[in-house]
Amino acid sequence: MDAAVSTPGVERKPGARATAQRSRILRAAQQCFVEKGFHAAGMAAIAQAAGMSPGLIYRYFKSKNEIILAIIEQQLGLARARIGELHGAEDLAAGITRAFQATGEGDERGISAPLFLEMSAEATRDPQIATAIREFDSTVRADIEHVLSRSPKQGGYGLTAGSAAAGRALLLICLLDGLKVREAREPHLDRKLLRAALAELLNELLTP
Amino acid sequence: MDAAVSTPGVERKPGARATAQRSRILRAAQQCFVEKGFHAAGMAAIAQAAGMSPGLIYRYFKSKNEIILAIIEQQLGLARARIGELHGAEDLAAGITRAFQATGEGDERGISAPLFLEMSAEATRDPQIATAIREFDSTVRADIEHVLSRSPKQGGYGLTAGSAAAGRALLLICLLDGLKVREAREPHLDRKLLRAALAELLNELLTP
Amino acid sequence: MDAAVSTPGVERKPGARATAQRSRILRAAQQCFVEKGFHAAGMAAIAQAAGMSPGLIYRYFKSKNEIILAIIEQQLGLARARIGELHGAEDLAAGITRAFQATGEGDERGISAPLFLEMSAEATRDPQIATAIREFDSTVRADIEHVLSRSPKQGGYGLTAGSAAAGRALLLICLLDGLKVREAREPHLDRKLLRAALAELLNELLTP
Amino acid sequence: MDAAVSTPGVERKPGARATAQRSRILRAAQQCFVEKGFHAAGMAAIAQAAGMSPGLIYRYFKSKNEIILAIIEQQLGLARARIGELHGAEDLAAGITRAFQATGEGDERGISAPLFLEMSAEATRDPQIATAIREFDSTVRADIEHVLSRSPKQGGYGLTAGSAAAGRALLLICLLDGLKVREAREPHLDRKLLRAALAELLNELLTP
DNA sequence: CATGAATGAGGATTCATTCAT
DNA sequence: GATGAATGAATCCTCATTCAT
Repeated sequence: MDAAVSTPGVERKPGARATAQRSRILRAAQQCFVEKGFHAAGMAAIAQAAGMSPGLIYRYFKSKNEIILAIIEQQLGLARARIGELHGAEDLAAGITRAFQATGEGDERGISAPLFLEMSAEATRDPQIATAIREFDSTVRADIEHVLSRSPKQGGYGLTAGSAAAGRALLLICLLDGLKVREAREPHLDRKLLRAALAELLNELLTP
Repeated sequence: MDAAVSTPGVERKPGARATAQRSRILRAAQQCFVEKGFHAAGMAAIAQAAGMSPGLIYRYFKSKNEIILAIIEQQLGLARARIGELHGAEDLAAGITRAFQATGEGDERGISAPLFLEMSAEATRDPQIATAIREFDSTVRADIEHVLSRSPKQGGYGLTAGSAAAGRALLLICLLDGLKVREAREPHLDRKLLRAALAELLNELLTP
Repeated sequence: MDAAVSTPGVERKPGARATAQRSRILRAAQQCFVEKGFHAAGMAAIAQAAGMSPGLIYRYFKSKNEIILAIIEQQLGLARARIGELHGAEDLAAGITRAFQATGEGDERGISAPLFLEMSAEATRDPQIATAIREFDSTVRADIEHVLSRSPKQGGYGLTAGSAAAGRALLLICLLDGLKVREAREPHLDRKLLRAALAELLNELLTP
Repeated sequence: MDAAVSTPGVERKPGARATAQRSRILRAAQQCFVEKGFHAAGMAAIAQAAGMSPGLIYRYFKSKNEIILAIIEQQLGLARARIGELHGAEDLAAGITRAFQATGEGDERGISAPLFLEMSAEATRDPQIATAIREFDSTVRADIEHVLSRSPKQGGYGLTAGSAAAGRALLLICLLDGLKVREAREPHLDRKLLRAALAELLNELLTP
């Protein structure tokens, strides 16, 4: 595939190949996890999807669990980026609606709905995952609260710093989570309806 | 069989024991599924939790998958009941907040947050589960729309039958889903904050 | 079913019921063994076919293996009877051809071809079965030799007592065995062809 | 995969090891099947006999049933070869007698008598096995008929193409089957007796 | 670096047998 | 006598992981 075997002459940074391999594995793993779930996806399938041998995966990841962790971190990163984008958007309802179901197979711009569910379920049991997700949640909540309470001049929404901003941030997050759930459960949801309803609601949520 | 000879006259309902055993198994399975997930929970563990031998489970359920299906149906039934209760409630925000995290281990009044996530994730792959959930979703949505669009005199909220009711029903469901996700991910969420925010939001969502 | 529960008044011989039950079980077991083989047939299936509970079978047979033994003895008895009939037959070829595939399901006049094969295979491993079959084989062989060597006036075929009778008895038995094998493997064999060929061959085998 | 990079030039034939492993497994399986029968032989036992772990077997065979099928095909191949040898033999009786019981454990020149019985019994239930055996039977029968009806100059026996050849081919096959049955049931049969009787009979069967 | 053969514990499921009722 | 619920060992098979090449 890529990674032209050795290419003597061009001295790539040490670890560049390792990084490439890791991401190849992660891409394959994500695909398998989406299709089968964390547990039902086998290392052999991941290896095949990555175009390499099972043994080689263990050069880059200590265990399947480590891959799962990495996938989760990746997904959380994606989510963070996505939420960051929303901050600057002029039309929040359109942005959120677009986020809904924007993730077809292979589209890796947003968090995958099945993975979102698996991650959240797994967080219930695995302390390491729980920690990662908890940290994500609290920073995201703080971020949103911050934006909501910032003055409009600074790109915020001017809500009182107290409970108004905190409560609405919480509701916003629930809304986003709920949309991910819907994405998994009703992939053919009427998006126009959703968008209109969202616009109306956000109008309320984002004004004092 | 021909052994209807015994106790003629007293019609014992068939399967009294069977029903008890089935529910014993389901209780054990639910506990294991919550603790480990559908796939990681072993039949041996379920059997032990149910206080019986692995083989016996198969007298009452044809396969592990059938148990999973039964648990899901049960959870959906619980969810339906819970949502039904909300209809008549005077204080919706309080009701929903109470619904949040009311489910400790062993509390079977509401749907379990981890199971909610597992079910939703599994629906992505298993067509049988997908069907069950899809049917649940559409009836619940229709129900809520109906209530929202009914006139206040009939216990409704008098929203226009058109997109207003439909859109808000959708948002309400997303909100409820989102709360389940939060319940799994942030079990120690500030409930007072949640309740206040919910009250404010519902006020908007439920008035024309 | 039959066995009218108790019928006080008619005093049947002690053990009469037991005998009836045993034969009911054996009939059911034979059917199951023919359909599934000794190992694949389960006690539950046999019990159901016999119209009784699995537990009850153990009142009449100590183990599944004992049932297998009993079935084998029964089949050997059938075979003995069948061969006895042939002795007196005027047209041996017709008789043998009729024996071929005379055993539809439920027809219990002749040995069942699948059971014949299973028995023979099992004799290879189980010493008890081996003994039963070996004894059967040697008496049948002696019988046939005896008939072949008896003078025609006494209903025999007048072969010399020595190797002629012994050798031809052996060949006859092989032929009969081979026909059972064919019955299992080619149930739709052309019987007219078989009969003609047999007639021709027997003509040779049974004359000095 | 893309790792055709290594050793370009030397074309090692693909699956040299795989072939060896497969035959190691088949050898072990055959031994176990002969000793215990298809169903009573466990994969663990086969694995141990093959000197490998149970899991490894599944790299080479998809299921136990596939192994059984392979063994059966192998046995049918052996039988075909054995019958082919007989065609050219000058002394058919000696050849057939030699075929009788030539198969000790480990001797793989001829079909194993216990397997012959198991196969035939199993053909009664498993359609796949039935098909394989049926095809074998019909080609072998046609072959034998062909030889019998060919003119002596061409190495045949000059029987009329009609029923004489067909009928005698059928009898020959029954005889061979019957000998396999005898081999299983009376392994210590007097071979001299058998040979003499066979010679006499074949003399009749193979002349017009 | 890369392979893929090999391991073996653990998965779901079946089934002969027992025993309280 | 008769039931059928209950057991638990044994079955086939899978899969994360390791390691000789």
